[in-house]
Amino acid sequence: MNPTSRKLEIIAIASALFKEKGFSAVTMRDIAKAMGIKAASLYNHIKNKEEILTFIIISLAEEFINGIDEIKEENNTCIDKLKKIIALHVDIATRNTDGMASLNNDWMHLEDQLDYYLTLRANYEDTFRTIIDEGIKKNEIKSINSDIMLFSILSTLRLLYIWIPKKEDMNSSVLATNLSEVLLKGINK
Amino acid sequence: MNPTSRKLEIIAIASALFKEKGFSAVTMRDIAKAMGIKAASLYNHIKNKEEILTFIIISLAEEFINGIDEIKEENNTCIDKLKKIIALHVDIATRNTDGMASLNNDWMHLEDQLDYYLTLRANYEDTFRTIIDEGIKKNEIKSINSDIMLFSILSTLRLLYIWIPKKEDMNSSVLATNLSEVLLKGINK
DNA sequence: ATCTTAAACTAACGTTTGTTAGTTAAATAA
DNA sequence: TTATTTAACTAACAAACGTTAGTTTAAGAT
Repeated sequence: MNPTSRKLEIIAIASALFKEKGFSAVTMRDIAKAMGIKAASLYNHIKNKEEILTFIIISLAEEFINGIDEIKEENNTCIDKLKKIIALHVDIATRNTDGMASLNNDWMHLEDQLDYYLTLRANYEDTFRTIIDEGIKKNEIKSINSDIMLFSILSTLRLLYIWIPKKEDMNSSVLATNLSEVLLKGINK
Repeated sequence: MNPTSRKLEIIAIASALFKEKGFSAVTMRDIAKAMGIKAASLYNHIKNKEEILTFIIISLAEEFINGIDEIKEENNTCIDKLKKIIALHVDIATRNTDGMASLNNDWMHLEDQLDYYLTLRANYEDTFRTIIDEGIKKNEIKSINSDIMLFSILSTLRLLYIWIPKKEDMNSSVLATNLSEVLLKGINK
Protein backbone atom coordinates (compact mmCIF):
# COMPACT_ATOMS: atom_id res chain seq x y z
CA MET A 1 0.00 0.00 0.00
CA ASN A 2 0.94 3.67 -0.30
CA PRO A 3 2.85 3.07 -3.53
CA THR A 4 5.70 5.33 -4.52
CA SER A 5 5.39 7.48 -7.60
CA ARG A 6 7.88 5.29 -9.45
CA LYS A 7 5.69 2.30 -8.78
CA LEU A 8 2.66 4.21 -10.04
CA GLU A 9 4.60 5.08 -13.20
CA ILE A 10 5.24 1.40 -13.82
CA ILE A 11 1.60 0.59 -13.23
CA ALA A 12 0.46 3.31 -15.62
CA ILE A 13 2.78 2.16 -18.38
CA ALA A 14 1.92 -1.48 -17.80
CA SER A 15 -1.79 -0.63 -17.97
CA ALA A 16 -1.33 0.88 -21.40
CA LEU A 17 0.55 -2.19 -22.63
CA PHE A 18 -1.98 -4.57 -21.07
CA LYS A 19 -4.72 -2.73 -22.88
CA GLU A 20 -2.96 -3.13 -26.24
CA LYS A 21 -2.02 -6.79 -26.02
CA GLY A 22 -3.45 -8.27 -22.85
CA PHE A 23 -1.65 -9.19 -19.64
CA SER A 24 -0.26 -12.52 -20.81
CA ALA A 25 1.24 -11.16 -24.01
CA VAL A 26 3.13 -8.36 -22.27
CA THR A 27 6.53 -9.30 -20.86
CA MET A 28 8.45 -7.69 -18.06
CA ARG A 29 11.00 -6.74 -20.72
CA ASP A 30 8.25 -4.94 -22.66
CA ILE A 31 7.30 -2.94 -19.59
CA ALA A 32 10.93 -2.16 -18.81
CA LYS A 33 11.63 -1.03 -22.35
CA ALA A 34 8.65 1.32 -22.25
CA MET A 35 10.05 2.71 -18.99
CA GLY A 36 13.52 3.09 -20.49
CA ILE A 37 15.13 0.72 -17.98
CA LYS A 38 16.05 -2.97 -17.75
CA ALA A 39 13.60 -5.68 -16.70
CA ALA A 40 15.46 -6.54 -13.52
CA SER A 41 15.24 -2.93 -12.37
CA LEU A 42 11.47 -3.18 -12.18
CA TYR A 43 11.89 -5.43 -9.18
CA ASN A 44 13.24 -2.56 -7.11
CA HIS A 45 9.71 -1.17 -7.19
CA ILE A 46 7.31 -4.07 -7.55
CA LYS A 47 7.17 -7.56 -6.10
CA ASN A 48 6.37 -9.35 -9.35
CA LYS A 49 4.29 -9.16 -12.51
CA GLU A 50 1.12 -10.23 -10.80
CA GLU A 51 1.30 -7.40 -8.27
CA ILE A 52 0.94 -4.94 -11.14
CA LEU A 53 -2.19 -6.62 -12.41
CA THR A 54 -3.63 -6.96 -8.93
CA PHE A 55 -3.13 -3.28 -8.19
CA ILE A 56 -4.79 -2.22 -11.45
CA ILE A 57 -7.82 -4.45 -11.04
CA ILE A 58 -8.48 -4.29 -7.31
CA SER A 59 -8.23 -0.53 -7.03
CA LEU A 60 -10.71 -0.15 -9.89
CA ALA A 61 -13.07 -2.76 -8.49
CA GLU A 62 -13.06 -1.00 -5.14
CA GLU A 63 -13.79 2.32 -6.81
CA PHE A 64 -16.87 0.78 -8.40
CA ILE A 65 -18.12 -0.87 -5.25
CA ASN A 66 -17.66 2.31 -3.22
CA GLY A 67 -19.43 4.31 -5.89
CA ILE A 68 -22.47 2.08 -6.15
CA ASP A 69 -22.77 1.66 -2.38
CA GLU A 70 -23.04 5.40 -2.03
CA ILE A 71 -25.62 5.70 -4.81
CA LYS A 72 -27.71 2.88 -3.38
CA GLU A 73 -28.21 4.69 -0.06
CA GLU A 74 -29.34 7.98 -1.55
CA ASN A 75 -32.92 9.11 -1.23
CA ASN A 76 -33.71 9.12 -4.91
CA THR A 77 -35.85 7.50 -7.60
CA CYS A 78 -34.47 4.31 -9.07
CA ILE A 79 -34.18 5.93 -12.48
CA ASP A 80 -32.04 8.67 -10.97
CA LYS A 81 -29.93 6.05 -9.24
CA LEU A 82 -29.36 4.37 -12.58
CA LYS A 83 -28.36 7.69 -14.10
CA LYS A 84 -25.81 8.10 -11.34
CA ILE A 85 -24.44 4.62 -11.97
CA ILE A 86 -24.05 5.48 -15.64
CA ALA A 87 -22.22 8.68 -14.70
CA LEU A 88 -20.01 6.68 -12.32
CA HIS A 89 -18.93 4.36 -15.13
CA VAL A 90 -18.30 7.23 -17.52
CA ASP A 91 -16.21 8.99 -14.90
CA ILE A 92 -14.05 6.01 -13.95
CA ALA A 93 -13.60 4.87 -17.53
CA THR A 94 -12.56 8.38 -18.55
CA ARG A 95 -9.99 8.68 -15.79
CA ASN A 96 -8.54 5.19 -16.18
CA THR A 97 -9.23 3.93 -19.68
CA ASP A 98 -6.22 1.65 -19.73
CA GLY A 99 -6.93 -0.04 -16.43
CA MET A 100 -10.49 -0.81 -17.50
CA ALA A 101 -9.11 -3.13 -20.16
CA SER A 102 -7.43 -5.29 -17.52
CA LEU A 103 -10.50 -5.21 -15.31
CA ASN A 104 -12.57 -6.53 -18.20
CA ASN A 105 -10.22 -8.96 -19.85
CA ASP A 106 -7.53 -10.10 -17.44
CA TRP A 107 -9.21 -10.61 -14.08
CA MET A 108 -8.88 -14.38 -14.50
CA HIS A 109 -5.11 -14.06 -14.22
CA LEU A 110 -5.37 -12.82 -10.67
CA GLU A 111 -4.10 -15.38 -8.19
CA ASP A 112 -4.15 -14.46 -4.50
CA GLN A 113 -6.86 -11.85 -4.94
CA LEU A 114 -9.07 -13.66 -7.44
CA ASP A 115 -11.66 -14.66 -4.85
CA TYR A 116 -11.75 -11.17 -3.44
CA TYR A 117 -12.29 -9.72 -6.90
CA LEU A 118 -15.09 -12.17 -7.66
CA THR A 119 -16.79 -11.25 -4.41
CA LEU A 120 -16.59 -7.55 -5.23
CA ARG A 121 -18.00 -8.18 -8.67
CA ALA A 122 -20.86 -10.31 -7.40
CA ASN A 123 -21.73 -7.67 -4.81
CA TYR A 124 -21.65 -4.96 -7.43
CA GLU A 125 -23.99 -6.83 -9.74
CA ASP A 126 -26.34 -7.71 -6.90
CA THR A 127 -26.65 -4.09 -5.84
CA PHE A 128 -27.22 -3.07 -9.45
CA ARG A 129 -29.93 -5.69 -9.91
CA THR A 130 -31.59 -4.75 -6.64
CA ILE A 131 -31.93 -1.16 -7.81
CA ILE A 132 -33.56 -2.36 -11.04
CA ASP A 133 -35.91 -4.69 -9.17
CA GLU A 134 -36.93 -1.86 -6.87
CA GLY A 135 -37.65 0.28 -9.93
CA ILE A 136 -39.94 -2.44 -11.26
CA LYS A 137 -41.75 -2.69 -7.95
CA LYS A 138 -42.25 1.07 -7.80
CA ASN A 139 -43.53 1.07 -11.38
CA GLU A 140 -40.67 3.23 -12.64
CA ILE A 141 -39.25 0.47 -14.79
CA LYS A 142 -40.85 -1.98 -17.21
CA SER A 143 -41.60 -5.42 -15.93
CA ILE A 144 -39.13 -7.34 -18.08
CA ASN A 145 -36.65 -9.94 -16.77
CA SER A 146 -34.30 -7.77 -14.72
CA ASP A 147 -31.31 -9.92 -15.66
CA ILE A 148 -31.75 -8.91 -19.27
CA MET A 149 -31.90 -5.24 -18.37
CA LEU A 150 -28.91 -5.53 -16.07
CA PHE A 151 -26.91 -7.37 -18.70
CA SER A 152 -27.83 -4.92 -21.42
CA ILE A 153 -26.91 -1.79 -19.49
CA LEU A 154 -23.83 -3.24 -17.85
CA SER A 155 -22.43 -4.50 -21.14
CA THR A 156 -22.55 -1.03 -22.59
CA LEU A 157 -20.93 0.44 -19.51
CA ARG A 158 -18.21 -2.22 -19.43
CA LEU A 159 -17.06 -1.45 -22.95
CA LEU A 160 -16.95 2.32 -22.49
CA TYR A 161 -13.17 2.06 -22.18
CA ILE A 162 -12.92 1.03 -25.82
CA TRP A 163 -15.06 3.81 -27.07
CA ILE A 164 -14.07 6.79 -24.95
CA PRO A 165 -10.54 7.21 -26.38
CA LYS A 166 -12.00 7.30 -29.90
CA LYS A 167 -14.20 10.26 -28.97
CA GLU A 168 -11.87 12.48 -27.00
CA ASP A 169 -13.75 15.56 -28.12
CA MET A 170 -16.90 14.46 -26.31
CA ASN A 171 -17.48 15.95 -22.88
CA SER A 172 -17.92 13.46 -20.04
CA SER A 173 -21.19 14.80 -18.73
CA VAL A 174 -22.67 15.14 -22.21
CA LEU A 175 -21.75 11.53 -22.83
CA ALA A 176 -23.33 10.43 -19.56
CA THR A 177 -26.53 12.33 -20.37
CA ASN A 178 -26.84 10.93 -23.89
CA LEU A 179 -26.04 7.46 -22.68
CA SER A 180 -28.73 7.68 -20.02
CA GLU A 181 -31.24 8.73 -22.64
CA VAL A 182 -30.36 5.79 -24.90
CA LEU A 183 -30.03 3.17 -22.19
CA LEU A 184 -33.12 4.15 -20.22
CA LYS A 185 -35.54 5.33 -22.89
CA GLY A 186 -34.29 3.50 -25.96
CA ILE A 187 -33.67 4.74 -29.47
CA ASN A 188 -37.10 4.13 -30.95
CA LYS A 189 -39.14 7.26 -31.51
CA MET B 1 -9.78 -24.61 -46.24
CA ASN B 2 -12.10 -27.59 -46.03
CA PRO B 3 -10.72 -28.61 -42.64
CA THR B 4 -10.87 -32.22 -41.54
CA SER B 5 -12.99 -33.18 -38.57
CA ARG B 6 -9.89 -33.71 -36.45
CA LYS B 7 -8.80 -30.17 -37.19
CA LEU B 8 -12.24 -28.90 -36.23
CA GLU B 9 -11.99 -30.81 -32.97
CA ILE B 10 -8.76 -29.03 -32.17
CA ILE B 11 -10.29 -25.69 -33.02
CA ALA B 12 -13.31 -26.36 -30.83
CA ILE B 13 -11.20 -27.38 -27.86
CA ALA B 14 -8.80 -24.49 -28.37
CA SER B 15 -11.76 -22.07 -28.53
CA ALA B 16 -12.93 -23.22 -25.13
CA LEU B 17 -9.46 -22.78 -23.65
CA PHE B 18 -9.01 -19.38 -25.31
CA LYS B 19 -12.29 -18.28 -23.79
CA GLU B 20 -11.14 -19.27 -20.30
CA LYS B 21 -7.67 -17.76 -20.31
CA GLY B 22 -7.16 -15.87 -23.53
CA PHE B 23 -5.06 -16.84 -26.55
CA SER B 24 -1.68 -15.82 -25.15
CA ALA B 25 -2.09 -17.73 -21.89
CA VAL B 26 -3.00 -21.01 -23.59
CA THR B 27 -0.05 -23.14 -24.68
CA MET B 28 0.07 -25.77 -27.38
CA ARG B 29 0.66 -28.25 -24.56
CA ASP B 30 -2.59 -27.11 -22.90
CA ILE B 31 -4.51 -27.73 -26.11
CA ALA B 32 -2.84 -31.10 -26.62
CA LYS B 33 -3.57 -32.19 -23.07
CA ALA B 34 -7.24 -31.30 -23.49
CA MET B 35 -7.23 -33.40 -26.66
CA GLY B 36 -5.53 -36.30 -24.91
CA ILE B 37 -2.46 -36.20 -27.17
CA LYS B 38 1.03 -34.66 -27.21
CA ALA B 39 1.72 -31.11 -28.37
CA ALA B 40 3.77 -32.19 -31.37
CA SER B 41 0.87 -34.28 -32.65
CA LEU B 42 -1.22 -31.17 -33.13
CA TYR B 43 1.04 -30.25 -36.02
CA ASN B 44 -0.24 -33.17 -38.06
CA HIS B 45 -3.48 -31.23 -38.31
CA ILE B 46 -2.72 -27.55 -38.07
CA LYS B 47 0.06 -25.34 -39.39
CA ASN B 48 0.72 -23.48 -36.16
CA LYS B 49 -0.93 -21.81 -33.19
CA GLU B 50 -1.89 -18.74 -35.12
CA GLU B 51 -3.81 -20.73 -37.70
CA ILE B 52 -6.19 -21.84 -34.95
CA LEU B 53 -6.88 -18.29 -33.87
CA THR B 54 -7.23 -17.10 -37.46
CA PHE B 55 -9.77 -19.77 -38.27
CA ILE B 56 -11.86 -18.98 -35.19
CA ILE B 57 -11.92 -15.26 -35.76
CA ILE B 58 -12.17 -14.97 -39.52
CA SER B 59 -14.97 -17.49 -39.92
CA LEU B 60 -17.00 -15.66 -37.27
CA ALA B 61 -16.27 -12.25 -38.75
CA GLU B 62 -17.41 -13.48 -42.16
CA GLU B 63 -20.60 -14.86 -40.67
CA PHE B 64 -21.38 -11.43 -39.26
CA ILE B 65 -20.61 -9.55 -42.45
CA ASN B 66 -22.68 -11.95 -44.56
CA GLY B 67 -25.54 -11.68 -42.11
CA ILE B 68 -25.66 -7.91 -41.99
CA ASP B 69 -25.22 -7.55 -45.75
CA GLU B 70 -28.31 -9.65 -46.27
CA ILE B 71 -30.33 -7.70 -43.70
CA LYS B 72 -29.28 -4.38 -45.18
CA GLU B 73 -30.75 -5.23 -48.59
CA GLU B 74 -34.15 -6.32 -47.31
CA ASN B 75 -37.20 -4.18 -47.96
CA ASN B 76 -37.99 -3.42 -44.35
CA THR B 77 -38.21 -0.65 -41.78
CA CYS B 78 -34.96 0.28 -40.08
CA ILE B 79 -36.33 -0.81 -36.73
CA ASP B 80 -37.06 -4.24 -38.16
CA LYS B 81 -33.58 -4.36 -39.64
CA LEU B 82 -32.15 -3.64 -36.19
CA LYS B 83 -34.29 -6.40 -34.72
CA LYS B 84 -32.83 -8.78 -37.29
CA ILE B 85 -29.32 -7.70 -36.43
CA ILE B 86 -30.01 -8.40 -32.77
CA ALA B 87 -31.35 -11.85 -33.68
CA LEU B 88 -28.24 -12.43 -35.81
CA HIS B 89 -25.97 -11.76 -32.84
CA VAL B 90 -28.02 -13.94 -30.51
CA ASP B 91 -27.94 -16.76 -33.05
CA ILE B 92 -24.20 -16.67 -33.72
CA ALA B 93 -23.29 -16.18 -30.06
CA THR B 94 -25.49 -19.12 -29.10
CA ARG B 95 -23.95 -21.44 -31.67
CA ASN B 96 -20.35 -20.42 -31.04
CA THR B 97 -20.04 -18.96 -27.56
CA ASP B 98 -16.41 -19.93 -27.20
CA GLY B 99 -15.27 -18.46 -30.49
CA MET B 100 -16.90 -15.15 -29.66
CA ALA B 101 -14.44 -14.69 -26.82
CA SER B 102 -11.51 -14.79 -29.24
CA LEU B 103 -13.28 -12.50 -31.68
CA ASN B 104 -13.74 -9.95 -28.93
CA ASN B 105 -10.50 -10.23 -27.02
CA ASP B 106 -7.77 -11.75 -29.18
CA TRP B 107 -8.16 -10.25 -32.62
CA MET B 108 -5.01 -8.16 -32.04
CA HIS B 109 -2.93 -11.33 -32.04
CA LEU B 110 -3.80 -12.05 -35.65
CA GLU B 111 -0.82 -11.58 -37.92
CA ASP B 112 -1.31 -12.25 -41.64
CA GLN B 113 -5.04 -11.69 -41.49
CA LEU B 114 -5.16 -8.74 -39.10
CA ASP B 115 -5.76 -6.18 -41.86
CA TYR B 116 -8.47 -8.32 -43.40
CA TYR B 117 -10.20 -8.65 -40.04
CA LEU B 118 -10.04 -4.91 -39.40
CA THR B 119 -11.56 -4.27 -42.82
CA LEU B 120 -14.42 -6.65 -42.11
CA ARG B 121 -15.05 -5.02 -38.74
CA ALA B 122 -15.01 -1.52 -40.17
CA ASN B 123 -17.42 -2.55 -42.91
CA TYR B 124 -19.72 -4.17 -40.40
CA GLU B 125 -19.84 -1.10 -38.21
CA ASP B 126 -20.35 1.19 -41.19
CA THR B 127 -23.32 -0.83 -42.39
CA PHE B 128 -24.76 -0.88 -38.88
CA ARG B 129 -24.40 2.89 -38.53
CA THR B 130 -25.89 3.48 -41.97
CA ILE B 131 -29.01 1.61 -40.95
CA ILE B 132 -29.31 3.75 -37.81
CA ASP B 133 -28.76 6.95 -39.77
CA GLU B 134 -31.43 5.93 -42.24
CA GLY B 135 -33.79 5.31 -39.33
CA ILE B 136 -33.15 8.82 -38.08
CA LYS B 137 -33.80 10.29 -41.51
CA LYS B 138 -37.07 8.37 -41.85
CA ASN B 139 -38.12 9.51 -38.37
CA GLU B 140 -38.18 5.97 -36.96
CA ILE B 141 -35.31 6.64 -34.62
CA LYS B 142 -34.53 9.49 -32.24
CA SER B 143 -32.16 12.15 -33.45
CA ILE B 144 -29.32 11.47 -31.04
CA ASN B 145 -25.66 11.08 -32.05
CA SER B 146 -25.78 7.81 -34.01
CA ASP B 147 -22.33 6.82 -32.76
CA ILE B 148 -23.66 6.65 -29.22
CA MET B 149 -26.57 4.49 -30.27
CA LEU B 150 -24.35 2.23 -32.32
CA PHE B 151 -21.88 1.89 -29.48
CA SER B 152 -24.56 1.20 -26.94
CA ILE B 153 -26.34 -1.52 -28.91
CA LEU B 154 -23.18 -3.12 -30.24
CA SER B 155 -21.58 -3.32 -26.81
CA THR B 156 -24.51 -5.31 -25.50
CA LEU B 157 -24.43 -7.61 -28.52
CA ARG B 158 -20.68 -8.11 -28.27
CA LEU B 159 -20.84 -9.36 -24.71
CA LEU B 160 -23.71 -11.79 -25.31
CA TYR B 161 -21.18 -14.61 -25.30
CA ILE B 162 -20.48 -14.04 -21.61
CA TRP B 163 -24.08 -14.01 -20.65
CA ILE B 164 -25.65 -16.72 -22.80
CA PRO B 165 -23.94 -19.70 -21.11
CA LYS B 166 -25.17 -18.48 -17.71
CA LYS B 167 -28.77 -18.58 -18.93
CA GLU B 168 -28.94 -21.85 -20.81
CA ASP B 169 -32.59 -22.24 -19.93
CA MET B 170 -33.51 -19.15 -21.93
CA ASN B 171 -34.80 -19.74 -25.43
CA SER B 172 -32.88 -17.95 -28.21
CA SER B 173 -35.85 -16.27 -29.83
CA VAL B 174 -37.29 -15.17 -26.48
CA LEU B 175 -33.92 -13.64 -25.67
CA ALA B 176 -33.77 -11.85 -29.00
CA THR B 177 -37.28 -10.48 -28.51
CA ASN B 178 -36.65 -9.24 -24.98
CA LEU B 179 -33.33 -7.77 -25.99
CA SER B 180 -34.95 -5.89 -28.86
CA GLU B 181 -37.52 -4.45 -26.48
CA VAL B 182 -34.83 -3.27 -24.05
CA LEU B 183 -32.34 -2.01 -26.64
CA LEU B 184 -34.85 -0.26 -28.86
CA LYS B 185 -37.46 1.02 -26.44
CA GLY B 186 -35.51 1.28 -23.20
CA ILE B 187 -36.38 0.16 -19.72
CA ASN B 188 -38.10 3.30 -18.48
CA LYS B 189 -41.84 2.98 -18.18
C1' DA C 1 0.88 -59.42 -48.92
C1' DT C 2 2.30 -54.98 -49.87
C1' DC C 3 1.71 -50.00 -50.03
C1' DT C 4 -0.19 -45.86 -48.40
C1' DT C 5 -2.09 -42.84 -45.30
C1' DA C 6 -3.51 -40.90 -40.83
C1' DA C 7 -2.36 -39.90 -36.46
C1' DA C 8 0.02 -40.62 -32.85
C1' DC C 9 4.73 -40.77 -30.58
C1' DT C 10 9.82 -39.38 -28.52
C1' DA C 11 13.43 -36.27 -28.48
C1' DA C 12 15.23 -32.19 -29.07
C1' DC C 13 16.00 -27.27 -30.82
C1' DG C 14 16.69 -22.41 -29.95
C1' DT C 15 14.07 -18.63 -27.70
C1' DT C 16 11.76 -16.29 -24.44
C1' DT C 17 9.94 -16.07 -19.93
C1' DG C 18 9.74 -14.28 -14.92
C1' DT C 19 12.79 -13.76 -11.54
C1' DT C 20 17.08 -13.65 -8.34
C1' DA C 21 21.70 -12.26 -6.86
C1' DG C 22 25.06 -9.24 -6.50
C1' DT C 23 27.08 -4.73 -7.94
C1' DT C 24 27.43 0.25 -8.97
C1' DA C 25 26.43 5.19 -8.99
C1' DA C 26 24.22 9.08 -7.39
C1' DA C 27 21.48 11.52 -4.14
C1' DT C 28 20.19 12.37 0.74
C1' DA C 29 20.70 12.17 5.92
C1' DA C 30 23.61 11.84 9.95
C1' DT D 1 32.65 13.13 5.93
C1' DT D 2 30.50 9.05 6.39
C1' DA D 3 26.45 6.17 6.19
C1' DT D 4 22.21 5.14 4.15
C1' DT D 5 18.87 4.89 0.69
C1' DT D 6 17.23 4.79 -4.02
C1' DA D 7 17.32 3.11 -8.36
C1' DA D 8 19.67 1.67 -11.83
C1' DC D 9 22.85 -2.05 -13.77
C1' DT D 10 25.01 -6.97 -15.52
C1' DA D 11 24.77 -11.75 -15.45
C1' DA D 12 22.56 -15.67 -14.98
C1' DC D 13 18.94 -19.22 -13.75
C1' DA D 14 15.53 -22.84 -14.46
C1' DA D 15 11.31 -23.41 -16.57
C1' DA D 16 8.25 -23.02 -20.25
C1' DC D 17 7.50 -21.77 -24.99
C1' DG D 18 6.33 -22.90 -30.18
C1' DT D 19 8.00 -25.79 -33.33
C1' DT D 20 10.75 -29.40 -36.18
C1' DA D 21 12.55 -33.94 -37.29
C1' DG D 22 12.27 -38.46 -37.45
C1' DT D 23 9.87 -42.73 -35.90
C1' DT D 24 6.09 -45.99 -34.75
C1' DT D 25 1.59 -47.99 -35.07
C1' DA D 26 -2.64 -49.29 -36.90
C1' DA D 27 -6.14 -49.08 -40.34
C1' DG D 28 -7.57 -49.18 -45.29
C1' DA D 29 -6.58 -49.72 -50.24
C1' DT D 30 -4.32 -52.22 -54.09
